[in-house]
This record gives sequence, structure tokens and C-alpha cells, in this order.
Amino acid sequence: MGKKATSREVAERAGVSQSAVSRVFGNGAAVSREMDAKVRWAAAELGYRPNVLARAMKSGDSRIIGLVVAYLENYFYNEAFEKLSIALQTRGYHVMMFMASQTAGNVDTVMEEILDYQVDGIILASVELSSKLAEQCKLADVPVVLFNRGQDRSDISSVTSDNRAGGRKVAELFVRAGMTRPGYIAGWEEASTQRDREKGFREGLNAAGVSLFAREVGNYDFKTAQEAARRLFAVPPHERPDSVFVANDHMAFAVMDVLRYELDLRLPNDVSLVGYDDVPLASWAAYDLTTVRQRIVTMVDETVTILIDQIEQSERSARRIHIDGPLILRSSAKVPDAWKN
Amino acid sequence: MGKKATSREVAERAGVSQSAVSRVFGNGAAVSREMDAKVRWAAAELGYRPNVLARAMKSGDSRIIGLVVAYLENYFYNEAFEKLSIALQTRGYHVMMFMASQTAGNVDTVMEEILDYQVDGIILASVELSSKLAEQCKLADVPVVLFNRGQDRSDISSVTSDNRAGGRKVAELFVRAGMTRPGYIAGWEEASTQRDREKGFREGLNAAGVSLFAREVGNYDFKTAQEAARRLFAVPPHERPDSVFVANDHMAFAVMDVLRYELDLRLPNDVSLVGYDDVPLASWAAYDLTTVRQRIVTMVDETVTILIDQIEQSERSARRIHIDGPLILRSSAKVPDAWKN
DNA sequence: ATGAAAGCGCTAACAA
DNA sequence: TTGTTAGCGCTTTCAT
Repeated sequence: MGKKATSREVAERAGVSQSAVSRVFGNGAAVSREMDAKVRWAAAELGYRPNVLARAMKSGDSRIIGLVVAYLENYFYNEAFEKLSIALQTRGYHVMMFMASQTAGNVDTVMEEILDYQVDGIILASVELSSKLAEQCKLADVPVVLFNRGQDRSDISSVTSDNRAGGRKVAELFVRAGMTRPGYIAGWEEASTQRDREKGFREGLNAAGVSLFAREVGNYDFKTAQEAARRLFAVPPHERPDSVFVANDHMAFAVMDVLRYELDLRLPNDVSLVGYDDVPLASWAAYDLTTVRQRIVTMVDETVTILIDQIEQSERSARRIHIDGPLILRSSAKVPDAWKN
Repeated sequence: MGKKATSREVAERAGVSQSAVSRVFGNGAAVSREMDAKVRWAAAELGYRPNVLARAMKSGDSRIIGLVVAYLENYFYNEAFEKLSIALQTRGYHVMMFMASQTAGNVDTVMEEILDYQVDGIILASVELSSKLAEQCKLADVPVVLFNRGQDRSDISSVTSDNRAGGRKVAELFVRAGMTRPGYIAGWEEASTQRDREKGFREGLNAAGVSLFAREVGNYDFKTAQEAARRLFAVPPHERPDSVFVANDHMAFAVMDVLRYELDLRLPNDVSLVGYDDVPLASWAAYDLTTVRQRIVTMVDETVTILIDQIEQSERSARRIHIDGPLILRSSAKVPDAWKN
């Protein structure tokens, strides 16, 4: 009673054929009430559970989803992974994690490892899709969904928030609140989220005849963002931005620390600061950050739905979803009078 | 050229036997230089990579590690998971995530799912080990390591920080700084981390003849901790604690928000506050929290080493590791004069 | 409704 | 050193 029981052993115990056991535990096969009872009894006796790997070999379905991750520093992904895992688990799939950070091998290497496990599907989170990578996925014929990243190809699905619309909302907030010297701290320049948020922000400003006053790059990294903030404000007071849009919350916290504790500025009176994501921390009193919410539950639902449709119904058409998220007004940015109440 | 190539196809292409292919890609088998070249060429042609699942079926080694997780709210686990994943990936294993939260099924259910995947080993993170669960693990004969949780059994390995010593350090800080009314906000009462931290804290106070002045339970939850803080201070000023040890950083941030922004208290002048974990956020200027560091890199290394030893060398003896972590002095708690410089 | 038999892609004796 | 062969535990025809 130490090791795992096989279907063959259960069959012996129940005095039936091995295929009968397979049928009882398998999908909708025709089994008599009697047979079912006998088999289940024997299985319970032996603590039998089907071997998923063996099943996978035969059927070709591993029920494993590969989740490729590059950037875990941002707390946005915490919640996303937890929810993705749970959603997939509920549907009978399980998540295998593949870190694509520099120390653990680049994305291409990781993709090979993933395919070795015969995964049924792949979710790429915070990973840019190189054309080479896209080819690999096509070639392996495994459904892929990009989570929180967009791409240009029309043949691969992606789920993002509506980053461009989000950027425009921030611009509108600044403009309506009378800001005239809006600054921007960019994320990693290769990231579609970065590009789209900036594009929307600039569009919004331009539409109102306001132009971007200053720009630095924070690379979605805490320390880099601190330095960006220092550079942005290392000028005489009247040459400073009166408002800053930071490409994600994680960097916005870094910027806020610099503004408040190094430069002794008051928010929102001296500067209006806005982030993007609405991670839990943004609502904590110490930061209370105005930000654009990413509707994480919806994003996860869409991701899982698309992926499972592609796996189970071999739905071929790629979908590209943009989920609109509200601007959450808190105390780090001035609110236009017209918006109050 | 769409689907995956098999070793058989590679063999055909190379004009050799299928087992030759297996040998080339497998472990240290005897293969001639010539053979190796032929096979690798054919494999490259076809984009062949061995099927890990098939290998697992035969050899019994899936090279999958099941990671069971209950509590992802605490940012301590972010970093832990990332590092665990990378460390295992580097050694040729991959992590499959199993959420044991309430919505996704309890721990027992999850354990069955894990075993279905024929995992080579299991890491339980922030999961208490019931005796039933322990039995299941023994029965399945799969190596298990508890990460950041201890347990009473001597036959299962665990890696934790030295929580008791940590608690004592905090007590010593308070005592030396002249605190006379130390409070404690507990984590989830069932958690070994909670019990050990409190035990050490009480020991340290008692040794100095100081007794615990007040205690509330925060359950390792942000909101619950806020409420605990409110209760702790909902008394006339002279009946308030002059110092509070909170069982982890995550709750300490909640407490700090309440103290500073609801009760308008100053840290460390009105109250000394100390947390546990030293998550990145603890060093950010907005919190600057005095705390006990968990040496996460060491914890991860130990966990991986123990697990892999048990898997690969079938090392049977369980190890229980306690890793000492330093008290990190920041501005949220008064520092004894004697400790300054 | 049930059983027998053929493999999924691989590894590991065993033979040559 | 290489090829042949027998499975790992399961699903799935194909008979019965």
C-alpha cells in the first residue's frame, strides 16, 4: 500500500478488464451501474487515481498550461497569476511556471522547455512576442494568448486593458485640472503597454492643445524610476512639471517617494501624480495614488476563455481584447472642479 | 512540418535505430561520434525534442515539482516563488502551481491532483501540514518540503527563518529602548510562523521582566490587521501600547496606515512599530519599517537542495532548517541609545 | 456492455 | 557501439 496503484491492479481487484477501469474513470463511456460500483470500490480500496501523464501520452492532452513570466516585480502580476491558476484549476488544467528572466534563460530557450512538456496551451505574461517566438508557437501548433501585452500579428490572441484609452483619460484629467506642464515617465520602451499608454496620453494632450513638457524613462523598474524622477525635477521650480503620468503604479510609488521624501513636495498641490494598474497598494493610505485600473478579473476570464476555446474547440481565429478600465481618483492628483461630486 | 517530430521519425531520417536517437538525447550512453552527428543532424532538420511526458512514463521521473500555495497576498511569497522557480528550472525541474485557496479546493483535494501528475517532489508554501496531509505524502512516497512553515513531525523536512529568535530580537529592541507597554498583533493562529514569533517575543519580554501589555489578532490579513490596530488603540492615551510587534510586514503596513493617518500618531515617537519579513516595500520611504529579515535566498537554496537531494539521492532523513535573520533598523521604531553607532 | 489488443513516445535491458 | 524488444499506464478501436 505504499506506491501508486495502476488501472490494471484495480481491474484485477475488481475482477474486470483493465479497459473497464479506464472507462469508469474516463469520459462518457457506456458502463453498467454494477460495473461502475465494482470498479469504484476496488479503486477506493487501492487509493487509485488515473495517471495524468499516461493519459496525456495516449490522448495528446496533457492538461498543462505553460505560463511564461518575465517580470514579477510588479505586484499586478501576483494577483493575476493567482487568479489565472485558480481559473484554470477549476477547469481541470494546471499551470506550469516558466521564468523567462535573464538568469533563467531567455524566452526562446524557455519556449523549447515548454514544448517538451507537451503543454495544451501557453500564456505569455509580460513577455514581448518576437516574430521568431510567434513562429515557434505557430509551428508547434499550440494555442497562445498574450496576457497584458499586445502585438501586431493578427494570428495570435492577446488580452490587455485599453491602454490607449487609459492614457487619454489621464491626459484629460490633467488638462481639465488646468495642468500646463505634464510630464511622463515611461516604462520599458519595448513593451506594448508602455507604447500604448504613452500614445494615448499624448493624443489626449494634443487634442487639448497641450504638449508634453518632459519625459524620462523608468523601465518599469523601481530604482530606475526613482532616478528618472530625480532628473525630471532637477531643475529650477518654475521649469518643473506640474503633473506626472507614470506608466505603472510600481514606478509611481518610487516617484512618489522621491517627490515627497527627497524633494519635500506636496501632492497634489505641488505636483499631480497618476499611475497605472491600481494594485492594492495604490489604495493604501500611505500612497493613495490616483491611477487607471486594470480590470484584472475580466482580463483573466477573457484569457482563460480564449485559451480554452482554442484548445477544446480548436477555435482558430485569434482574438484581441482590450478591456476598458476606469480612472480611480485618489489624493495624489488634483481633480477638476467640474468632476467633484 | 507542423507537428512535433518523434524519435522514430528522427531515426528514420538518420537511417539508424530509434534507440540510437534515445541514447543521443538521453543520459550518458555510449554513442560513436559519427552516430551522434547523424542523429543530431536529423533531429535539427525535423526540429525534434524529446517528449518529457513519455520519458517520465518510462523512467518514473516527471521532473515536475508541485508547488502548493495558500496565501499569495503577502509580497514575501512573490520573490520566493520567483526564486524557487528559477532555482528549480536551472536544475532541470519545473514548477507546477496548485492554489489551495478556498475557492479552488482545499489542500486535500489539491494533493490528489498533484499526485495525478506524478510529481517528483512537493513544496508546501504557507500551508499548514495536517497529520492527514502528512500521511498522504508518506503514502505517495513523494519527497515534501515545507517552505516557511514548521511542523511537529520529525519525518518531514521544513525550511523556515528562525522565527523564535526573530521574536526575541524584537523584544530585546523594545526592552532596551525603554518600552514598557509592548503590544502584539498576531497572524493566523494556526500558522507555525505566528506561534513561534509570538513565543520568542514573549520569551524576550519575560526575560527582561516586561509583560505583554496588549494583544490582538490580525490573521495575516490587511483589513483584519487594520481592525486589530483600531481596537488596540481605542483606549485613553495612557492605556495605549508604546510599541507594537506585528507578526508580518504585510499587516504592519496596515497598522501603520491606521496609526499615522487615522489616529495621527507619529512613529517612532508615539509608538514603535516592528514587522517581520523585510519585503521590499518595508524599505520604501513611505513606510521605512523596522523589521526582521527573512533571508529568502538562503531559504530558497536550502529548500531546493533538500528537495533535490531527496529526489535524486533518495536521501531519507528529514531536515529541519531554521535560518537566522537580522533585525533591520529603520525609522518606525525607537533605537536604544546603546545601539546607535 | 464488456474484453482483447494495439499503441502513444520513450527508456533500458539484452543480444549481437 | 548498435539494434531488437519489451514495456511504462493509459485510451480506444474492434470484436463479442
